Amino acid sequence: MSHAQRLRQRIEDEIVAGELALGSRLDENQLAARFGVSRTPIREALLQLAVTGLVQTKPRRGAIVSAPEPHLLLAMFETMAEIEAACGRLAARRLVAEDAAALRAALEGCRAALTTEDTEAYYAENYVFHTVVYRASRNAFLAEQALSLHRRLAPYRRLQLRVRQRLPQSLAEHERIVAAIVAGDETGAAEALRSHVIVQGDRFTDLVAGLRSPSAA
Amino acid sequence: MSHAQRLRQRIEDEIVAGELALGSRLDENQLAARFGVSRTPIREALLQLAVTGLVQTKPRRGAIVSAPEPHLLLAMFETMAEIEAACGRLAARRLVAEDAAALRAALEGCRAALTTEDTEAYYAENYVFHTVVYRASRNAFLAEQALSLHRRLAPYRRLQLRVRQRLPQSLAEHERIVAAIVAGDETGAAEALRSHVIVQGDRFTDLVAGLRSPSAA
DNA sequence: CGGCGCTTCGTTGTATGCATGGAAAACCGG
DNA sequence: CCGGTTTTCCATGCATACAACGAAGCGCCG
Repeated sequence: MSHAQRLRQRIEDEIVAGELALGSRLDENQLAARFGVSRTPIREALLQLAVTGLVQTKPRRGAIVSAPEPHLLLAMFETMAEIEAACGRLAARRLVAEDAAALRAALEGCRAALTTEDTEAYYAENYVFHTVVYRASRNAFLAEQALSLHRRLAPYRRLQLRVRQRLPQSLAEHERIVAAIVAGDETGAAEALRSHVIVQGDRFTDLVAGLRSPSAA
Repeated sequence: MSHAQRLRQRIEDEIVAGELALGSRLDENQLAARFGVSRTPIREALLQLAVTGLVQTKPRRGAIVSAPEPHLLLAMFETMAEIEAACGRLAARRLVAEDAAALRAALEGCRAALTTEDTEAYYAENYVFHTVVYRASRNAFLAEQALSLHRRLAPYRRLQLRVRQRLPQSLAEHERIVAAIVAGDETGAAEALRSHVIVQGDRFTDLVAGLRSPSAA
């Protein structure tokens, strides 16, 4: 793989993991020095990330880590809800034994993480669970879209999962989701996933409401 | 706007319009000569298009116009159906007078184009109609996603709309869609849009079935 | 003393040069 | 004559050089 591709993944990971703060500037020279390459692959990586929306570039004014306006964030969560609902509907229609087993395993993983009271662990298992749902849709393109958006929302979800008592509620919702998919209930699965994500979005709004507006606003 | 951004749009337009054949090679030097710039902005444009999926790049082997495998194309149409369904559902829930008027106007545009038997005109009006539905979702992010995917599928839809008797059927479906949205029938709107797009996908499969496999296959 | 324009500096955007890796053609052995 | 190997060539990927635009600091004028 080329340097540019590696850098793209690396920078994306740092943004998703929250190591690069939202709104912070991404100086080409600085990054080039840090990674020991010239500006060219850095530029290419940043341009690619700009297409995905993770970073924002203004002409002649460089790139920053995207910090979307709250109303756009809410729109993103709503879109995530609809996409996950679509995954759930298709999964319920097409479920094969292999995916059913994967779903149950992912659910067990979440349950285990919950009992240890380890938020980070639950966060990881939650990611796995949703990934399994995406794959169970048996639509590679849709799954890819879902995963991409999921990653893009990761920095915000991270904040949001810390809300008190959210974890047990999340697990209960996961259980309903799996039940509906396994039962072949398309509408039920879609609805369960939609509300699951929407709640996350709502919770998120609670959070931002208490924070000061991001730099741009 | 920078050269790279202009070129990105220009090349994207040519692909969407079908001027650049699917699977054809995009030589950096050639494009640079053609547009009178150096390779650098061409490279940046191609890299960005690669992220959107319109072109495909293999390391050290350059870029080609994407020619997805049939099964992936089907997945893309299915995803389009789900996204449009989501737009319809939200539009039905949130419809404001302004959007209702726009929907009716777009419907009339389609009807007018149909009576003239002008396929190209209907194609254009069809694009407008779907765009209006996206906007009526009142979710800027979802609308953006929908539009992006719509454009990406444009080369294939172009083939598919030529199928005999598809146009009157398409119009009838548009009418059902508008009726459901205006009536505030979320499920009905979603279902109408889903089947509308799925049919396009199915029709498309009929077409590819008769064609030889693309180069890669 | 404050506002406005100019200059300077720094950063981005583009061009060009060079190294690397793959593909095709030429060459050699069987 | 055919298959495998080698060699050569060329496009890509990265580095470096240059140009152009924006931002900030400074001085001048009102």
